[in-house]
Amino acid sequence: MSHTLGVRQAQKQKTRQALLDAALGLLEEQSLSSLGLREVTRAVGVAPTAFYRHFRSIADLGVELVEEALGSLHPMIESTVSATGDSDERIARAVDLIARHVDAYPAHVRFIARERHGGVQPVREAIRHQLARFSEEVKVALAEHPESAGWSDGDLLMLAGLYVDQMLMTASQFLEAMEGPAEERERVARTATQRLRLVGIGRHHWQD
Amino acid sequence: MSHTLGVRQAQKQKTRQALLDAALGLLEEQSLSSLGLREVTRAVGVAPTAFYRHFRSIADLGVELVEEALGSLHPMIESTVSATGDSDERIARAVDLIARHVDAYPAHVRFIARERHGGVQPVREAIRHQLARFSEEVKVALAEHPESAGWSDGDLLMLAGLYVDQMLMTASQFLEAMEGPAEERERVARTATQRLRLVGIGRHHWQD
DNA sequence: AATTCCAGAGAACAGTTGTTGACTGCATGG
DNA sequence: CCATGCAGTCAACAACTGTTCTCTGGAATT
Repeated sequence: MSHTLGVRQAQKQKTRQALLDAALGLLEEQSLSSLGLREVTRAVGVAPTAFYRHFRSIADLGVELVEEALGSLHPMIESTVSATGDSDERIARAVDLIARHVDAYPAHVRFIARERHGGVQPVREAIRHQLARFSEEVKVALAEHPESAGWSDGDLLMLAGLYVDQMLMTASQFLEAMEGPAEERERVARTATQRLRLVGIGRHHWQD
Repeated sequence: MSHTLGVRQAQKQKTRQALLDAALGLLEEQSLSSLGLREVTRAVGVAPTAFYRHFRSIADLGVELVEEALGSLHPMIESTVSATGDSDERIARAVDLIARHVDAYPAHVRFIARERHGGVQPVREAIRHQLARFSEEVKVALAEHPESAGWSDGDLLMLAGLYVDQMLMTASQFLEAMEGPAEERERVARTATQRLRLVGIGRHHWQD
C-alpha cells in the first residue's frame, strides 16, 4: 500500500521542493511579481530550463506555495476555535499559537501577508480561496459553542471572518516585530489579546 | 503671497505628476518591486533619463505615492470619528464614506493595500508611519467621546488601531468587489457594518 | 542683451530576462 | 538486456533592464 516511490520520482520531488524553498527565501525582500525564474534556478544550482519540468510559470509556483503555507493549517485552526477553557484562556492559547507559528514559519507568513493583495492574480485567488475555507470552518466550529445559540448563519460567518482576518493581522505584526526587541513582541501579543477580548465581549452581548 | 510658479517649474511638476499617475496605473496588475523605471517613462512618453530629474529610484517614487494616497486623508478620518449621531448612523456614514473613496480612488487604495506588506522596505515604512498617525489621531478623537471615560490610553490606542485596520480591510474588500455585481458590494457593506457594530458593542461593555 | 541654469533627449554600456530546441545520461518497465 | 521515458543540460535568441555621460533648447536671472 505505502508505495515507496522510485529513485527517479524521489529526486524530482527533491529539486521541486528545493525550487519552492529557494523561491520562498528570495521572496523575503521582494514580491512574487518581480521574482525571476532564472533567479530561482540559480539559487538552487540548476539550469533555468529545469524549472519548466516542475512549474509552468512563477505564478504557478506561487499557487503551490499558497498550498504549502496554508493547506496544512486547517486542523490547527479548527482545534483552536473548538478548544475548551474559559474565554481568556482560549485567547491566550490562540495568541501564543500564532506567535509560535510565526517563529517556526516566518517566510510562509510573510509570503501570505505579502501576496494576499499582491500583483499576481492566480495567487491572490488561491489565498482568497483558502481564507474563505478557514472562515467557513471557523464558522462551523463557532456554531458548536453554546454561546452561538440564536445566531444567524450570516452573523456567524461575519464573526468567523473577523477572527480569520484578526489572526492574519496578528501574524503579520508578530513578523514585523520579529527582528526587534522582545518587548515589542510582547506589546503585539498584548494588543492582539485585547482585540480578541473586545471582540469576545461584543459577541457576548450581540443579542441584546 | 500666492506665488504663481514660473513656466519652468510648472512644466516640471506636470511631468512629475504624469510619472506618478503612470506608475499608479501600471501598478494595477503588478507590485512596486517589479515596476521598471523605463516602463514608467515609456508610459508617459519621456526619455528614461528624465526619471532621475524627479526621483532617485522607483522606491522613492513609491514613497511619494504613499504621501499622495494617504496624506490628504487625515481630516476626513478625524471628522468621521468625531461625527455626531447615534452609533448606527455613524457606522453607516463611515461605511458609505469608505465605499465612495474606493470608487473615487481605486488605484490609490489598491496601491496601499498591496504595498503595505509589499517587497519595498521604504514604502512599507512610509505606510506604517501614516497608519500609525491615523491610529494616534483616531485615539485622540475617541478620547473625546463620553463613552471613553475610564479608558486607559493603551486600550484606546488598541481600539483606534482596530478601527484603522478595519477601515483598510473594508476598503480592500470593496475594491475586490468593484468589478463584480452590485449585490457583492452590498454584501461587503453589510458585513463591514456588522463588524463595526460588534466592535461597538464590545467597546460599550468593555468596562464590565 | 548676455549669461547661467536645468529638464529632458539621445546613445551607449554591461547585465539581465523568459523561452526555444536539440541534447544526454540514467532509472524504469517490458 | 534492451527500449522507452524523462529530469536536467546547454547554447542561443531577442528583448529588456538601470545607469553613465554628453548634449541642447529655452526659461530664468543678471
